[in-house]
Amino acid sequence: MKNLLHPDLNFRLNGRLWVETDDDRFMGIGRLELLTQIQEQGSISKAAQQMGMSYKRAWNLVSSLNAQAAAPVVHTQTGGKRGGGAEVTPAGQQLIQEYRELQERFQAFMAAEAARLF
Amino acid sequence: MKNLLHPDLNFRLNGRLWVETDDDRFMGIGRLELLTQIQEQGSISKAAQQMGMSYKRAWNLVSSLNAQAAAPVVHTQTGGKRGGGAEVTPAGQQLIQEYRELQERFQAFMAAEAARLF
DNA sequence: ATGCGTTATATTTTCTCAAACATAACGACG
DNA sequence: CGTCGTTATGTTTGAGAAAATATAACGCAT
Repeated sequence: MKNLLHPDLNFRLNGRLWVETDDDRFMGIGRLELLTQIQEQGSISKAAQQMGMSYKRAWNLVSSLNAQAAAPVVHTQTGGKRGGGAEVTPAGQQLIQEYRELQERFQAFMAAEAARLF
Repeated sequence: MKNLLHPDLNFRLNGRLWVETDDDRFMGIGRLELLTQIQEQGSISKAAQQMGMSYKRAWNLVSSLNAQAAAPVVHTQTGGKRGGGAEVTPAGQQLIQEYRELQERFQAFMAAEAARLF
């Protein structure tokens, strides 16, 4: 491929990987980041803010995740101490770990292919 | 991952892979399909029509490809027999082949990961 | 009780990207 | 020389997604 590419430009291989159902996305790199932020912040709104995303969008993602999981991956509470909050359930933590590992293998795949291509 | 997923839904692994520069995409599955169609049809407009995409969009993609390649991957001619046309150059054919092979390895990767996940 | 920060949710606005539309130029061919 | 199908390119429209805005409810804490 190297000989086909314009010599002045800097080429790289990139990609996305996700788990989907017939009519919705389930897990992807963005949702992984969101779950991680929720874990760290203990709150959907803080996680959204941290990621520069609207609260509504973050909430929708959490809702989609929970709706498609066997058991909720994020547990939320309205009102109470600190106004409420959100925490990643054990199932959610397992999801984070498994997807993170998948993502790492994907990165390795891309790195290997990039080495072959360029 | 299997135990985390809602049993009523059908999950699958999907993804995209592409070659990019700092400020544009160079090659991806859509462009591969377009190049293939141009090869078959001998015309950008027919290829676009075949893919249900506007001619302008197809032309823009071809323009982007040619601008980033070391040598044009599609050669076009305005006017003349059949009103003009487009053909994939040898460089373009090599690009098609190499990206197709990459895409196949990517599919294999995803299949292997899916087998592990579900 | 009142305030506070959060979840939950609907509605409106804005943004972005592709489609649609509109022309012009080109060159063979009848 | 006019027609035809194509490339080439600018402008406008439209659709869908994301953001912004707006409320309400919740429950601890003061």
